[in-house]
Amino acid sequence: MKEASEDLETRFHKLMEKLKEHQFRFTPQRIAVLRALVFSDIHPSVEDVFHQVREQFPTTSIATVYKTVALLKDLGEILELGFPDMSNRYDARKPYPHPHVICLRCRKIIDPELERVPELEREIRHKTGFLILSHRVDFFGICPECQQSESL
Amino acid sequence: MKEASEDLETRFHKLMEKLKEHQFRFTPQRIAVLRALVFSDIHPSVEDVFHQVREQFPTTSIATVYKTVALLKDLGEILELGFPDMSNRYDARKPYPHPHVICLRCRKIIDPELERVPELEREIRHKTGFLILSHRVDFFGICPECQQSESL
DNA sequence: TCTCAACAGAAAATCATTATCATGTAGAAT
DNA sequence: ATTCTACATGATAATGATTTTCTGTTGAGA
Ligand SMILES: [Mn+2]
Ligand SMILES: [Mn+2]
Ligand SMILES: [Zn+2]
Ligand SMILES: [Zn+2]
Repeated sequence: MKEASEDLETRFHKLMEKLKEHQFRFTPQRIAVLRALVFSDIHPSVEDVFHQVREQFPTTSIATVYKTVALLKDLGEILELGFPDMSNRYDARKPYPHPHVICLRCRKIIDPELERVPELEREIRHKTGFLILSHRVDFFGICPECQQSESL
Repeated sequence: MKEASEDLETRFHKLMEKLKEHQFRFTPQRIAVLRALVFSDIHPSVEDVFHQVREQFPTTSIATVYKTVALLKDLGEILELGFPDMSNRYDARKPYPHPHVICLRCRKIIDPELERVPELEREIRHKTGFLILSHRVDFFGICPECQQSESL
């Protein structure tokens, strides 16, 4: 896992490139939002990013964070995970659909390695005739850490 | 598929039973909401149910529909499908987690027959150590009907 | 340095959902 | 059938995450 943080730098620069391509400006706040999004490993909420950015730029408005996230959504460079009972969470590292595992206790969200989703998609296509464009595969439960602390 | 509508009657009466067990009252509005929920085949929104119920009881408030849906949620007799960009949809026929296929054009939601989800869950358990309690498996795309009308 | 469209920040608007509360009524007791 | 009352309805207000609006500011090209 030595290369993980290098990958994050790469990803960050990919996003900067994308902004340049589309002639969006590089403001300090925008760059800080990108950094916070890419370098967070918790699938952060807008609020999470907001707090992170505020440490460096205390006058930042939460609207600015929302706007940058919307921008990335338009560019297809961020995956939005909406929930009925909590605020949206974001994955700017992997903007394409992929499965998630969510701890109901500590709200941690992780990316599991799963090979079976494409098969599932093929099965759906075959059985329903739908043209499938994206998906959302989430499992909810209790993470190993929370299972420990629960059994006290 | 002859028995499908009979199953719906059965399901409806199951819900009525459940209300009786828990000593909730049988009001005309509440019964109409149950009917609308069970007999709709589109995974209706609260608004959908509201309009349906209004045809029979024009003074019904949308708050009443929300409250009955909340009641069924508490009883574990309805499945809530939340979306970030549209209002919640409900399945009162199958209150347990199951996969869905959603048309992005006409917003139709169907229940596909899939066998692979339990395997997926086992894979998750094994790879992450999570205790899995529920899931959400949605595929988004274009239904066969909308594919037809799109290619004009 | 100058210019100006794009941006940041503050505040208001939106919208689905939930909460509040006065009035009405289901259903049990009389 | 009548009465009683706890629960339900319906109208309205509150909520909270997100979006929009507006005004002053600024990134970046000329
Ligand atoms: Mn992810
Ligand atoms: Mn369903
Ligand atoms: Zn946990
Ligand atoms: Zn369709």
